[in-house]
Amino acid sequence: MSTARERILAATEELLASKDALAISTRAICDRAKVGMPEIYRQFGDKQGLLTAVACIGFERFLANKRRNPMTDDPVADLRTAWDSHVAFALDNPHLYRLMFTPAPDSQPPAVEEARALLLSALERCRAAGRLRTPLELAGQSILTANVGVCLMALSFPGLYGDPGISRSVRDAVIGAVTGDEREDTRITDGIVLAQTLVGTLTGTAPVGSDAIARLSQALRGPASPRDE
Amino acid sequence: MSTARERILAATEELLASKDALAISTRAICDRAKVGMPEIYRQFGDKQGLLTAVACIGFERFLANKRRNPMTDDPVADLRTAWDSHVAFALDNPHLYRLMFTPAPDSQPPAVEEARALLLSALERCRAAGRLRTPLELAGQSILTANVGVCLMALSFPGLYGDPGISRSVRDAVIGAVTGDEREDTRITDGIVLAQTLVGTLTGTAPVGSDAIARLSQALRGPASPRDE
DNA sequence: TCCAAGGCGTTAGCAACGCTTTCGTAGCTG
DNA sequence: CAGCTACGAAAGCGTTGCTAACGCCTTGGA
Repeated sequence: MSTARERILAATEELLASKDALAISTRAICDRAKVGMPEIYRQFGDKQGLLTAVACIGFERFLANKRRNPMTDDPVADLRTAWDSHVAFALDNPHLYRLMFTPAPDSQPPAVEEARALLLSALERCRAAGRLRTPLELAGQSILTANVGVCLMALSFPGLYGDPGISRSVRDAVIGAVTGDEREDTRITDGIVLAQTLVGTLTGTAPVGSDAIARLSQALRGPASPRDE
Repeated sequence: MSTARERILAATEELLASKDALAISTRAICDRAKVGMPEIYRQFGDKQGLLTAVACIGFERFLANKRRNPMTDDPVADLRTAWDSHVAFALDNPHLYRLMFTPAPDSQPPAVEEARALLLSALERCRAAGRLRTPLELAGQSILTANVGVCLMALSFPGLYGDPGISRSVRDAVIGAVTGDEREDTRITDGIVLAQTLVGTLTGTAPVGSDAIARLSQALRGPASPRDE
C-alpha cells in the first residue's frame, strides 16, 4: 500500500473529478483514503493546505501537458496550440481548474508562476523570430489573462459562453495583437512601401531609378502567371 | 424601520464589502440585520438563494453604472469605456464581483443575460456604423469573456496580474479584432488602393490584385536592394 | 368590534462540517 | 529491547446551514 499522503492526495483528486472543491468534506476524503482524520492535518496543516497541494500537482499535470506540445518552427502557431491545450485541460478538469485559477483569498498557488514562465519562454521564441510587438511581460500577462477568462466563463456559463468559437476568436485577437498578424503586417508593409516609392518616383523626389520601374513592370507581369483579376 | 427582506439584503451586501461570500455566516447576517435565523429561509429559501438575490441587485448596480456612460458618436470608443467601467466595478466590489461571475454550480444568475443584452446593443451600434467585422453574438461573447478574465485574474492574483496595462492591452486587442482597428484599416486601405492606382497609372493597366503588389514590393527591394526606408 | 391571516421575532435543536485531542499500535532504528 | 516515528481509531469541540414549534402584532374584511 502506498503512503498515507499519496492516498489522501489521490482520494482528493478523485473526488474533485465529480464535485467542487468546497463540496468535498474532509471526512469523505479520509474514508476514501482509508485514513484517520488527523492525518490530513498532520500532512497538510489544514484543508486549504491540502487543496493547495492538489492544485500544485494539478499544475504539474497541466505543465507536463503543455511541454508535450511539439515545438514547430512557427512560434506563433505554437502559442495558439498552447492556448488550445490550456482550454482543453480546463474543460477536462473543471473543478481542478477552478481550484487552480480561482484560489481562496490569500492562498498563493506557487505554480501560477511556473505557468507564466513557460508562456514567457514561448514568447521569447516569438521575440527571437521578430514576431513580437509588445513587451514580453505584458504579452504573457495578456495572453494568460484572456485564456483563463475564456475557460472560467465556459465553465461557469457553459450555455452562454461554452462555444469553442469564442476561444478561437479571443485567442486569435490577443495573440494576433501581441505578435502582430503576419498577413496584415506584410500587407501594410508592401502596400505602403510600394505606394510611397511610387509616389516618390512620380514626383521625382524619390530614391527609385528607372531600373526599379522596369523591375516593377516586370514583376507586374508576374514570374509565370500574368495574373490579376 | 425597513422590511426584514431589505435589511437582510443590506446586511449581506455590507458584509460582502469586507469578506468573501462563502466566509459570511447566516448568523452574522441575522445579527447585523436584527433578524431571526428562520427569516432568511422564509425569504430566500436558502443561503444560495440569498446570495443569488444579492448578485442580482449587484448586477443592477453594475448595469446602472454602465447605462450612466454617455454615448458618444464613436461606438467603438464607447465599447472601450464600457470595458473600463466593467473593470472599475470589479476592482471596487471584488467579492460581489466574484459572486456575480463565479457562481456556484447550477446557480444561474439571470442577470448575466442582461449584461449580455446591453453589450450587444452597444455592438449593434458598431455594426450600424460599419465598424464590426465579426458576427454580433460572437463579438459580444468574446469581449465579455476577455473582460471577465482580466477582472478575475486581477482579483485572484493582484500581484502578478493586477497591472492596469493588462486590461488595456487585452481590451484593445479584442475590441480591435472584432471591430477592426481603424488606423490599420485605413493604413492598409490607403496604402493598397494608392499603390494599385499608381501602378495602374504607371503601367497603363487595370488595378492589380494585392498578390501582385506583394510581388512588386519584393521587386522594389530588388536583387541589389537599394532599399530606402 | 371581532377574528382570522400573515409577516415577523424567539428559542431550541438537528446533522454535518473543519479541526483537535487522546490514545493505541505497527514498524523501523539504534 | 528501548525508543522513535508513522499512522489508524474514537471521541469530542465549536461552528455551520437549516428546520420546527411557538407566539406576538399588525392588517383588513365581516
